Amino acid sequence: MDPEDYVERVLSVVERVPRGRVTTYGAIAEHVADPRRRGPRSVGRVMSQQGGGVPWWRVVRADGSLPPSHDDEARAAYLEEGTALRPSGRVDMPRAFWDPDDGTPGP
DNA sequence: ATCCTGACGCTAT
DNA sequence: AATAGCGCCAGGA
Repeated sequence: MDPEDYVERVLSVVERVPRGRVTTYGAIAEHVADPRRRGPRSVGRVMSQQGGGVPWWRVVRADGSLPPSHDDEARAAYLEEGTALRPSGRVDMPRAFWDPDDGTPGP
């Protein structure tokens, strides 16, 4: 599989995340399930370098922590689209988490 | 090949 | 809640 395809798959998953919901690096990694590039860190790298064209704020860490280096913009986006937040400022994962596999049923 | 780095994840303090 | 340690994998020097 070409590296380019991997990037496109990751980005396409992010684009499917519904408004007001979020998913995680780990969930994307599992959904893509590339035999060569495994792990959430690879997804994180893709987002850092080419996540500018997709709703990157809908991708958070597993515990609901906001995406680093852009947490202010992310928070503004959450308020704007009504994403469930906790008093702590993190995303309310039980309510806002969106699993890529639930939204994209396979063959 | 080796070393360092990092938009991760999990467990233990 | 915040920090630290370890495992993990890919990239760049």
